[in-house]
Amino acid sequence: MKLKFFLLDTDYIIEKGISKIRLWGKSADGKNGVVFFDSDPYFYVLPSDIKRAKSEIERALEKKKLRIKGIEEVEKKLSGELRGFLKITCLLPQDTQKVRDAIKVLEKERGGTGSVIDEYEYAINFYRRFLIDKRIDGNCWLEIEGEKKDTDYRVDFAINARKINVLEDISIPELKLLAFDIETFEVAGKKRIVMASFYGRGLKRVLTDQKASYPDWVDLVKDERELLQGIVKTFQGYNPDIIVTYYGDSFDFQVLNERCQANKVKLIISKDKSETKFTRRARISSARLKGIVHIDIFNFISNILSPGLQTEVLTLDAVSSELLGDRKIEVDYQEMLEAWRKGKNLLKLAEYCLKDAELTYRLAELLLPQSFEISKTVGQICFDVSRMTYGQLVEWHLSREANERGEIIPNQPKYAEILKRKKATYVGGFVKEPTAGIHENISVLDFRSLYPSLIVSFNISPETLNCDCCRGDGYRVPGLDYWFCKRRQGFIPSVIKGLIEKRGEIKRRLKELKKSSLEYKVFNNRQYALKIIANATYGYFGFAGSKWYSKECAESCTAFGRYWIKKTIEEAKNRGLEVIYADTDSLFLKTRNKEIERETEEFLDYINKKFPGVLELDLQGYYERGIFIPKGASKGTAKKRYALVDKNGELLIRGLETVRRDWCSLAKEVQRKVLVFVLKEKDLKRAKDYVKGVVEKIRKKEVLLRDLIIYEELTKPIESYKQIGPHVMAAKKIRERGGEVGEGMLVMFVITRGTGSISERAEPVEFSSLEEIDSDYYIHHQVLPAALRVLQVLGVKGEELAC
DNA sequence: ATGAATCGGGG
DNA sequence: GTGTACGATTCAT
Repeated sequence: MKLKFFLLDTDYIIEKGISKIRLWGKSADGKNGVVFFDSDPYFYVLPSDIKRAKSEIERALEKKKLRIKGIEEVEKKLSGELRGFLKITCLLPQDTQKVRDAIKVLEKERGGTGSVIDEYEYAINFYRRFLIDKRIDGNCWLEIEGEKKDTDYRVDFAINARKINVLEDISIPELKLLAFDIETFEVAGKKRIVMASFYGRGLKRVLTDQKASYPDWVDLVKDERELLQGIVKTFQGYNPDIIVTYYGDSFDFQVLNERCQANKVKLIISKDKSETKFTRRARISSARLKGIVHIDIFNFISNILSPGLQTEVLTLDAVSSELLGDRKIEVDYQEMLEAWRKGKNLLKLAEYCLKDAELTYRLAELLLPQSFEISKTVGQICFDVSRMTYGQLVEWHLSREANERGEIIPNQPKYAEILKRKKATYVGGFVKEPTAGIHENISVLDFRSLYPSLIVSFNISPETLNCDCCRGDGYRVPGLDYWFCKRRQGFIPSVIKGLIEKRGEIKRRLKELKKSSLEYKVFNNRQYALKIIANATYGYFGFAGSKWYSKECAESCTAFGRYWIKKTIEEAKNRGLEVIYADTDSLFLKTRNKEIERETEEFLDYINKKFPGVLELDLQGYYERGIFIPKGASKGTAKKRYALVDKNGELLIRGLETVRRDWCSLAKEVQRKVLVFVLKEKDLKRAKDYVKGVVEKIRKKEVLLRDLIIYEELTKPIESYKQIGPHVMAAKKIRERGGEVGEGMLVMFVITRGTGSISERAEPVEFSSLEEIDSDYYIHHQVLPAALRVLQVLGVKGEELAC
């Protein structure tokens, strides 16, 4: 039989000693299914003497009693050079590492005969390698040929495939999304789930076991065990294709799993009826449900979107407010706890819980299409892609491109090598520190994809670096003793050129499409995916864990970049424009007269004619006023700090917001208001008076204790702290007074008067009062630093505000 | 200054 | 072992 099949998820199993890839997805008529495909794991060996290597490998494997499927001679490119390799085909995915271990001892450095030089691609995950080999574009339509198979899975069909083809169809079928969220409280020192919410098309439900009168979208159950059973049943009953959470990898599913174990409830949601798996990837484990894609949208936001967001904290509230223009329901954490304990106001808690699921759902609706297009560019499934960092996206994209070009994928560096690389530094982009203070009539310009353009224009790639053929006439790197080949295109430039060309083609098509059409949205997401991968590739040259690491390439990129931005600054100055601030690929300009728009446009016309082909300066926007804070202005980081306000009065704040939770809310409020007074109302005096007023109020204790609370989490057991910070000290005090403290607890504390370090004076908020608080601490360590971060550049001194 | 320790997102 | 992060910030020496 033949079937059109949309791929959602991939994994593998071993059945009767045979490795099988499992493809989970949907048929064109909306049925859920699974496809099995036999596949063999393999890797490559680079021999010095191919015949001798082959016989020595066979002997070595025999000695270790390791069985393999076969050895064959193949030709592959290593750094652009065609070489003879041995392809070792194994029986099971876990064998590749074992077989490789038995072979590596033949290398000379490891005391062998030297018939083997190195091994490659032995650590590539089995199903990901399958996707690369089959040229499958992550989430895409496939044509499956095969016959029916019997399984006990919760699916509509199962197929044993003989043939799999990728189809050219950009559509995405209707997918059932279900957002999920839980609320937990510590009851008698133990964390338990008190509420759960689901949000999907046709399903808006909250489950809880605390009695109250609820509307009909709340299901009341008997106890936590029934609540957990209800959660599992709801998942199974709704049968979603995709489950979305916000931070579910590290919180919701972790807690759900713990509570299910404690209550002896089986957490079986997946389609093969296996329990929810937590696969550790680096620090966090991801919660994986076989056959159902769990997307923790926080990962995608944190890894991919965060640099482009205004907010510096990635709370669901801040992210939703920026991306959706909607916010969480405002509930004070302590109020919520009270509500639960007393069984009062529970409707608000239920609404809060459902709203979280709704926001998560809407974020997913907005962001999943982007993640799907990244999947197609990178060639991996969205479960993985949605959790990848930029470096990993680039790596998988390059791996797939290398495979297509018959290039061997280089090995990951060893740990010692990574440490060495981390020590190696090179000069970064050019930064012209901002002229401190307020500026008016500003235009912001940036180079369109600066580094990708430079990589293609100057053929920057590890194997084109200092080539023999262009000694003396290659592309010279300004200020460095390097050159790049002019005769044959390098691997990285050829990959990036492909991305740029594809993006150009899509952008042309976009012009012919209606903005509201589905096609427009799909293509727009795709051009965005191509752009972010192209832009991130430069960083991958200099990333310590990179498979295509080249410090020389990375520093050549920045050297070319510095050369061109400096030249641009010169030209701007020559034309009477003032450069307030420049960083790597962006410039902030102003003029003496008010005609910034006309002058900027003329400048752009002029300068773009002077640049070599692909390099182009773009207008990012015009702003009425802006405040710039140079690096040394106040103690703090090297981060860029500025705030701009446009004609419509919209504030754009970068690097300034002290919205982190280790600042009390009063300090956050003060900084925001100061910015508004200074930038929007142009009233420095009012800003100063306002801060003075707040300082006075703190002295007179006319503020609310809740605005002084600092929140910090105990991220590990309290005994294991070497450095006793304020939150650790406060937690210890809670325990001394008979309270329960544990890992993962959010400690709420204030700083009180007295002697000793700040840590020693940290008091849990429940044991403290406004009377005891240390006004000086709140004035000098919270409110003034937050205000001065802005006001200092306007010549305001701390003493002026608090005398 | 430099290096070690800690935190984030969730509740 | 189906990838043990990473970058910013603060504390301790």
